[in-house]
Amino acid sequence: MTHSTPTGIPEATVARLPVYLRALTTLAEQGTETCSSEALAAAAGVGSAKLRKDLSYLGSYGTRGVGYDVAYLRYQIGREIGLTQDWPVVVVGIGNLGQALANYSGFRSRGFRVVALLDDAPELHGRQVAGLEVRPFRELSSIAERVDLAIGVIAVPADAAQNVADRLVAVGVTSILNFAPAVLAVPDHVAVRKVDLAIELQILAYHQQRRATEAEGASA
Amino acid sequence: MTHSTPTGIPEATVARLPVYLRALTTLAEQGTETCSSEALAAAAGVGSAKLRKDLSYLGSYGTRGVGYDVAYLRYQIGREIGLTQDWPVVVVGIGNLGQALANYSGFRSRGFRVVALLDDAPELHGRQVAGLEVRPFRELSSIAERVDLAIGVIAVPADAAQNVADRLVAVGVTSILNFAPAVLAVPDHVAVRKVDLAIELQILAYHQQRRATEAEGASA
DNA sequence: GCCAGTTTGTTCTCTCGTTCACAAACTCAT
DNA sequence: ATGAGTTTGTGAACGAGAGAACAAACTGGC
Ligand SMILES: NC(=O)c1ccc[n+]([C@@H]2O[C@H](COP(=O)([O-])OP(=O)(O)OC[C@H]3O[C@@H](n4cnc5c(N)ncnc54)[C@H](O)[C@@H]3O)[C@@H](O)[C@H]2O)c1
Ligand SMILES: NC(=O)c1ccc[n+]([C@@H]2O[C@H](COP(=O)([O-])OP(=O)(O)OC[C@H]3O[C@@H](n4cnc5c(N)ncnc54)[C@H](O)[C@@H]3O)[C@@H](O)[C@H]2O)c1
Repeated sequence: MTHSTPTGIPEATVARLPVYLRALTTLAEQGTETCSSEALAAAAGVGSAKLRKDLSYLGSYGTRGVGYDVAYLRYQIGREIGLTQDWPVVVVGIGNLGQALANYSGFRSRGFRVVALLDDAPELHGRQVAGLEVRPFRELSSIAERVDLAIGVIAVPADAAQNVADRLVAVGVTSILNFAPAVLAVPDHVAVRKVDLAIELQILAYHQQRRATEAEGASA
Repeated sequence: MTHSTPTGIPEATVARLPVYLRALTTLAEQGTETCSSEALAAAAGVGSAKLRKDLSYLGSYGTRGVGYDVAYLRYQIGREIGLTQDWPVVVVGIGNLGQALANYSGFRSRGFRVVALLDDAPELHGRQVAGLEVRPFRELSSIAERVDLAIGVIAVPADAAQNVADRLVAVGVTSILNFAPAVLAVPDHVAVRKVDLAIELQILAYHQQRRATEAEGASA
């Protein structure tokens, strides 16, 4: 110990690293070999000062007077996030959303491998979705014995979400991505992130309304 | 002026109001008429102090020694967010994700009305999805003349996203929800929120990896 | 080798958000 | 009515994140 903290990247920075990664990939595809913090920041939609500070948490991977080597920086960020290994993902709830997710090509291209599609409804069992067979939810535990499930994606109705989460936690899943509009209670060692369409829309509606009443007040 | 700022709710608070709203709805469905900040905070998954401070930006809608009237508070938050009116929504890109979104019941139940489904692909035109006919993207402007489009949802591939955004802005849309993994450039008066599955997964992967290396370091 | 120009990494300051703690305000029993 | 018990609303301390600014470090020309 008493060594510089090897871990300890601020949460806000962690949330931006994937954005930088994507910007770097785009630049690499365009044949760019080197880029300045200014250029990368523009591609990622952030300020250059913020970008440099974010990258400084990972180490000193740039060269003063030159900029960053695109391929090298991309590798370093990928390594920090954990994209050198691939993460087995299980999707629970193969309805409208679950099927769209299963068909999403962005999973595999970014180091995530969908290993199982689970659902309660018997009429879905055995059906092929995106090259995988939909299996009964109760097979979760036997699947968990064979593969070391890293991430569980919940795409079931809100009232079933907590139950599914409990079962995922019980078989050792420690990262959950929840699409159901429900607050999940999980043990401390389990990470949950939620994607909530309704919330995003309501935030937009708030600003929309605020702009409207503001304009009205200005004209009145 | 020199009156208490009528607008000016912190962004972080705005993002939580929909969560409180949903918790209140759940409580109301269970027949609860009144609740304390402690109880509501638990249902919303936040601390009670944070909840009270958030609500204090809206006004004093609680009663000391008693708590909050569920129906009344729900109305007040809904009014603040703008749920008393309904917002016309257009979805662009009716592929895997777009179809799932079109079928999402949470839209209408929360004051959002999908008025048009647009796509470029001729083979989709005229097809019925969730009771609406898919129309060519070029009809956007004529639709915008008939209805006052409030929110545009982008569910097209990443390389088409900026173009779609530009067209939406051109017809007067000032709120955009973007599902494509791309950074959108829009004028200042346009609000953009993004939902990015890949980013969420990568954030989870980071924490997963950190836990793994941490445990390894502890045992070594 | 040295100087001008460029770009990073970091420090400092400021703003925003969270948490604590408590007085003010209410209810209810006596 | 009064006092004991609750619960809200908010001021103040605290922490995290954003942005400006600059010294250190590199490149390339001469
Ligand atoms: N459709 C969307 O665009 C969208 C958008 C945002 C959020 N959501 C949310 O995502 C969730 C799923 O939405 P959807 O439109 O796909 O709904 P859906 O009804 O089409 O699909 C839900 C699926 O979950 C399965 N299921 C139900 N209970 C289960 C259980 N206990 N175990 C395993 N499987 C179970 C059902 O059989 C069904 O196939 C909902 O919570 C919804 O609110 C959907
Ligand atoms: N499928 C998912 O679960 C998922 C999850 C997260 C993000 N996304 C993102 O959402 C977007 C859509 O994903 P998808 O799986 O539905 O893809 P998809 O290919 O199934 O659908 C895209 C649709 O957009 C239409 N389109 C293309 N260019 C257009 C244009 N210029 N104007 C109008 N329509 C156009 C296509 O005709 C197609 O129907 C992608 O950017 C994807 O990365 C998808």
